[in-house]
Amino acid sequence: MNTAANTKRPPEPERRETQAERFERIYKVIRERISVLEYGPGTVLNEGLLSEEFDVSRTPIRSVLQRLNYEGLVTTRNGIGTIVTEVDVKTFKDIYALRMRLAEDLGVLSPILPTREMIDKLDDLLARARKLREGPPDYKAYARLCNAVHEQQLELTENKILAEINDLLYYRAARIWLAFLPNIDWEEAMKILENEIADTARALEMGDMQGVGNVRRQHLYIILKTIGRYLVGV
Amino acid sequence: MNTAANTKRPPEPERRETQAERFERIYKVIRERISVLEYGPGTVLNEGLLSEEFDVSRTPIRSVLQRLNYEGLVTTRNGIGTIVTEVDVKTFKDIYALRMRLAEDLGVLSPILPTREMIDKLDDLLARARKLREGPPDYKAYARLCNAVHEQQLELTENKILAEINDLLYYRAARIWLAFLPNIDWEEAMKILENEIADTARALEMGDMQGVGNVRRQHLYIILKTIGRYLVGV
DNA sequence: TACGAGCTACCTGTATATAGCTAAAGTCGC
DNA sequence: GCGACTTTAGCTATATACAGGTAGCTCGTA
Repeated sequence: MNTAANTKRPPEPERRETQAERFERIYKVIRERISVLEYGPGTVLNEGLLSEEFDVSRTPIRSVLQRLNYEGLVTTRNGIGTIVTEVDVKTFKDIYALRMRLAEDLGVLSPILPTREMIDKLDDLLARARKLREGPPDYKAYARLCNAVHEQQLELTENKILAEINDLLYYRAARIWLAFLPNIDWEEAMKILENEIADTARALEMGDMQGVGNVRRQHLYIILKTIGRYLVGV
Repeated sequence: MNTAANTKRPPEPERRETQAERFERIYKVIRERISVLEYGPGTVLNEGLLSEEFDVSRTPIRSVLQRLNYEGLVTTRNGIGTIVTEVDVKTFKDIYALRMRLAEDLGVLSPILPTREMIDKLDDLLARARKLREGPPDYKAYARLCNAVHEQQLELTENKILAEINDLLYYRAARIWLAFLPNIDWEEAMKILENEIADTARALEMGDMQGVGNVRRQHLYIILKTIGRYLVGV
């Protein structure tokens, strides 16, 4: 496991970090590593090493790992360690089926009024995606881009509960798509992502929130079908 | 806070309870107390007292309370205690809006094949409801009946993720309906519940899973409207 | 009399030694 | 050589003393 120094305490802050802030910082770092497959399914995380890396005792690390456990990203085994979860085919399908339904809800439950700023952010993400396509496959950068698109999409509804559930399900299963990516053409993968970003931005420009939800749903459907065709073909 | 002796270690079991089983037992007890308003919104729970009640140290109690914290049922304040959450009107509305959507999904995403056993269970619940209506208002019994109906409804889908999310949202907000109940006629409250159980059983008998989902949705809509009319009328 | 500082009691957050669990390695008997 | 049993090393789960945070009370001062 990497022990990047940048995750240690930040330089002497003007105000000391609260417990809740520290928790959130560590939680976000570990969750991110899982989501970009830095900790792939089956990886064994170790409380002791993490406590050293983040310069805290085991106790707050345990709190973070417990939360990730409740969220289905890891499972903790006494005497063994904390293992990043695999996601079996049925669970993956269940999650994506529900995510497709929830994607539609984004355009229905308390949708926001689109702003220029939001559309600009999507344009930035699209430029990022195009630049990524020109280079060799970079799956980690792809994952980070997907995370950024996802975070942007959470802003699309004022129903905070809907956003929360979307977030939960995203981090539980999207990494499986990422692990699958090397099985398909890089250009194809990038096209799928670019289309989603571009179509979302276009729907936002038109103020068509239901269209936004439908774009998201279509994207998830494509992922499900792509993986499904591969599994059937094998 | 009650210190009912029946929550202490069960009589000498043939096999010692595992850590996971004990966690689940304590978690379920506390969540149940919150859901039937034994710990109403604003109640301050105390790690030390709970550890005495359940005959464990503070550590496993902390784990349970942390989970309830992540699930939105309590919020923990350093130096104060663990407070059972209020649910503000917007959040309640957001949750119920999403629950109504998810109720429809019950009839769409991997619905089960109805069994005689399941219908029998609903008939039992209906008989229980009718008996309850004949007596004086008993809000705790009502809550327990709602919990039982809810647990039964989780069995209606084979999409485990959908069930999980339904469960999460149920426990987060249904207690608010319970707290509201004294503001309406007991007969009316019981009628709403009885109608839901009876209509669900009827739809199951006809094998109409979409109908089941629609019953549930209608029930949630009635709750939302009843509370809304009361708030507007005040 | 009102306000601010300090103190007290009590709470949660943390560190850490110990208890309990697990898998792998080692040993012994057949 | 193989299987059963024991030991070892290393992991998480726990208990508990201490650290840190909070609210309420008391006292001194303006």
